[in-house]
Amino acid sequence: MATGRTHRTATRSRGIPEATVARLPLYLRALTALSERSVPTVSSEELAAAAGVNSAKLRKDFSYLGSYGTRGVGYDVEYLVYQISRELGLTQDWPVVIVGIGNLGAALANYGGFASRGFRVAALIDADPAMAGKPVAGIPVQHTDELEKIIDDNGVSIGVIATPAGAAQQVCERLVAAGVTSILNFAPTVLSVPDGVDVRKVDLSIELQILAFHEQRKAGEEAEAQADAVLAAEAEAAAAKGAGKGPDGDVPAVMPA
Amino acid sequence: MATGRTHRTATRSRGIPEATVARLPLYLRALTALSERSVPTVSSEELAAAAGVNSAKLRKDFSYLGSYGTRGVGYDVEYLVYQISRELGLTQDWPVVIVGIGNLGAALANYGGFASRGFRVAALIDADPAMAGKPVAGIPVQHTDELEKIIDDNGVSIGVIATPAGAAQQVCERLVAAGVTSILNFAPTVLSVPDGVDVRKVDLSIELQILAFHEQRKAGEEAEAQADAVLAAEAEAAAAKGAGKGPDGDVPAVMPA
DNA sequence: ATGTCTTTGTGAACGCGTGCACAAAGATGG
DNA sequence: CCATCTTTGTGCACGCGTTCACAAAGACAT
Repeated sequence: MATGRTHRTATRSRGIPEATVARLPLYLRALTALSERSVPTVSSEELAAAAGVNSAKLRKDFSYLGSYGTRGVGYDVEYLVYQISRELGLTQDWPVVIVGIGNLGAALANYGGFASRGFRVAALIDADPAMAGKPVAGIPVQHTDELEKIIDDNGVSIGVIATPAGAAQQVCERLVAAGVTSILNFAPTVLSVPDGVDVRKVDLSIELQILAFHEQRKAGEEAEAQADAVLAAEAEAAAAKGAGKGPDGDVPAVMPA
Repeated sequence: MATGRTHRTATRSRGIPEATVARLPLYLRALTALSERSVPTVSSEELAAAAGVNSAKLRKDFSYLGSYGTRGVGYDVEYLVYQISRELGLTQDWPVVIVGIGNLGAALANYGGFASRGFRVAALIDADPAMAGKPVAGIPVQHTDELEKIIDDNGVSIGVIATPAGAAQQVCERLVAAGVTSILNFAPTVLSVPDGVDVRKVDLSIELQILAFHEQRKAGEEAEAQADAVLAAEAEAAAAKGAGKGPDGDVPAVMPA
């Protein structure tokens, strides 16, 4: 990850741990919901439950931002919403471009969660000339040729890549060359970028594969825990059918030549 | 999740670290690409570069699976593809259902990365009666009423939730009650599930918010003083705007410099 | 004021993940 | 068969993140 190689890290004295930063949006979402219900204050215990984390972790996370709570009472919801928004940089407007307006790109363009959090879709870009001018989510798609001009004109520093894997690296390089320094990558490829550029990736199939691993493990444990003859038979049948795991190592399908 | 009892048997049979599991799909993708180029063997250094990780980390990851490499040579690509696929449970077929066929759900249904890795979209489910029967990605959408029957008939254990936030928890509960034990959640909500059910979440706006944080760090160094001045004014406005403050009343309007 | 009660903020211990560095293993060449 | 060279597999140390547990801080009642 690019963060690992950060030269002269923490340009700021107060370094907020990466894990904490990743949770701040979670807290913000829970707090926004409370704010809409006009809840004035919330305890770390309540907020932690709403955000799905441990309360001690939440308190420690907030401690990195400062002492914004009141002992014996909790946290002021409105105030905390503001503080976290400020810390995340959401009090300013972030123009973003989405490159690759396929199914996913269109879904992203229509996604309401962006606009509500200070992100503004400045442009949609696609390589297909047939797409040019066609409105998606009320925004006309522009051709890739315009990429550099769009970035420059709108002062875009955040780009979203939703192209096929084959085009991602090239698009990435053009974005970076044009001035983009943060990239959200949906293409199933490892992007290589120069220092100073942040990349976050979202790979849909990877998430499913991780789930499949745990699912397989659960099935195996279940059969193992209940030493039931029927379940054991099913497990063997499944193993034989799909080359699953046996009692020990399995027979390799292909051996080194 | 509120319960917090996530890990049942952290290291049971063969304790593969969670971090390693999360990287296996990455290796698999790189290996598949090599396989398609008919590359017979690959060194840890090369593969690590292709996967975007450290070579020592990769070797340690593989060591959890067993000793599949040959010293002085590297790893047999085909053999490793099979071993990782088996470990991830991708040698068997995983029927999945997608609930919520909006823009995102449709994009997921069309996503090619699923089918190519052993995942089969068994059904698309939506609450809108107008959607029923309409084909998306060649699969007719079915109404939510059929949810339990679909899960049962197809032996589905993995569900994808792409509904609006408000409907997610309810859908989740129905999925779990019907037998689903792994959920990939795209709705911006914290799902609470019973023990034994795995949930992975993908929140598009959270990723952007994390990028915005780093972007602000990068860009906000020289303009820091000016920004702070503006933000301080906004802080007062925000504090004054707070309506129902309750009995406690006073809220600190400015944070310590 | 004073005591009690609630909740924050944090010091400290612990566990996990990462990266270094190197010995062991095996291929390769003479 | 031996020497050399390449690359794996891993012991070890370190740093980050998580969790516990508790003292300090403040609200609230009397």
